[in-house]
Amino acid sequence: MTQEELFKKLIAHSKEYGFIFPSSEIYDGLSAVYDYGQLGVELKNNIKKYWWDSMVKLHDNIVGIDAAIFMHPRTWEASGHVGAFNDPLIDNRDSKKRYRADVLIEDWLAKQDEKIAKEVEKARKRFGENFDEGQFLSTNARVLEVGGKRDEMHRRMVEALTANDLEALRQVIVDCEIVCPVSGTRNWTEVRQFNLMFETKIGAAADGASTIYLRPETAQGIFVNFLNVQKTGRMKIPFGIAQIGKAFRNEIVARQFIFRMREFEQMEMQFFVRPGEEMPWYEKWKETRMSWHRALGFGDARYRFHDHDKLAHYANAAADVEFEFPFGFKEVEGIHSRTDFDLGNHQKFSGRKIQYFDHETGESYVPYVVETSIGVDRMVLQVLSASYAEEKLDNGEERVVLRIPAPLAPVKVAVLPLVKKDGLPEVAAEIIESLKFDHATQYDEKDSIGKRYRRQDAIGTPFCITVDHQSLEDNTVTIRHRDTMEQQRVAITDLPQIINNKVTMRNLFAKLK
RNA sequence: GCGGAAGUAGCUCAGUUGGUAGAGCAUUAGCCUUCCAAGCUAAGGGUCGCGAGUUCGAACCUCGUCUUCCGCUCCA
Repeated sequence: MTQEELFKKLIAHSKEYGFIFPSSEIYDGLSAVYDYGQLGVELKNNIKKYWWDSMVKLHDNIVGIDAAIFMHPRTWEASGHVGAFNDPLIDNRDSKKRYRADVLIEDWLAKQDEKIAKEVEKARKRFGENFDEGQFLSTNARVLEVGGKRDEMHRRMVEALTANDLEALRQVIVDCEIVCPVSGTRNWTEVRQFNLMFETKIGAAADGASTIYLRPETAQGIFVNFLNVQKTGRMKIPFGIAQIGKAFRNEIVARQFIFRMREFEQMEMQFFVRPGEEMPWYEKWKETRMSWHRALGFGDARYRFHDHDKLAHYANAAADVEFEFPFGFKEVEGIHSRTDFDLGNHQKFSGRKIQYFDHETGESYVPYVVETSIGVDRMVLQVLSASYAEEKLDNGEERVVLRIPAPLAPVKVAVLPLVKKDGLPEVAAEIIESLKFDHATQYDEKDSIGKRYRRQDAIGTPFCITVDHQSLEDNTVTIRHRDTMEQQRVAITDLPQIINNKVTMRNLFAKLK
């Protein structure tokens, strides 16, 4: 089976068993929006709990908040999203290809640099050891011409981008005589802005309603509450603020199932440190976060770091944790050293002093921030794609099994009477009663026992408890393990403890570094 | 947004030259009572993605539209 086939099966399986549905399906769906079903929501909640507890419960210097999705519009000016989240796009009419205008120009600039470098190389060969590069660059006519134009175009591009002047930006493309790499023509459309932030209105239109945005990231809710939390929580640097919440991005193309959605959920922790101490913390959090992923037991080889060369406007270091999905290694989490960019800008834009007085050093400063930001939906997809397996059994039959780590499984225990008579269902019902306040349970008496095991395998239930005739005599039942399909006989009274030991989150926390 | 492919029951799919829609699995009820699914009986479930058009008649032909997948493009 190819990875592509596997991915398709996973999508079908997710729908068939109630994990993930296309949104508004009865109206033909809504592009790149999905709903979580009865099992999907359990899985997702368990993932969130694993993250939340590993951050907030296990660290006495990390606390959580839940900020609103709506934020003051100025927030997004301070964060840089109003400027940087707008991509200027241009289409070539012949090839029908779309490009980012500034990227086209950047490419052209790079080509000019290459030209100059080639001239230098040629001259070096000609003059040999006597070659003076500095003099050559400042006197050679060809180099001066190319370089001069390059610098002028670069200046105009920066000007146009800063002023948000789309027409000027297009003129730069025209003047550079940039051709489409595909069609080779210069038949360009206008430059258009594509805003990745969703807009809506607050207040009645008649009263001068103002435009507000659905947050494109949850981080800003933490930054604007920095002082509130630090002061009311008596937090001392270094400390962190964690948050789980929805964010929204109007992506040009959003695809690959729930990997890239327009509405998605983030789990973010912003860790505030002394200026200058951010790099050790950045390294520490990279390690901590990687161990969190690897504790799930999907195999260390399926994870890797991708260190960013090109940094976002706020960062001085950034890395992704990538997981090997059926469609390749892709980002599931980002660890960014955000410097004092965010707090500093909020200080500037709000006019409020956002600083921390450090009693140890006696200094007041804007803290630096190390961010860990993980996509909940990508985690769901990671768990599903790593867990899905089709196995050939000894008897020649096949089974589909989701090997979801027990603490994350949507259903922990299924209780099954071997037959639905002779008082076995009644015993099963009692067992459910003893477990259901602590664990997600299911009861099933329909069809043969083997079939019921398969159904539980398909949704990833780690344990099946089977009540048989012996149970009536000695108050024991069998526990059947999903992964090995082996069974063991235990006393009914021991069940709560046995199950609890097997499904507790502690089993994951124990593997964390 | 472009190009290609696709959309028929919960799932996987069939459906002939245009003649009022089928299978397997799944579901529900009953029978059977059996520790690794697919025994027996019965039932429910589809305005064939949506909307127009052509036609006496459209799942099938034409146009539009929506959605999904693949490739490009894009991606804090």
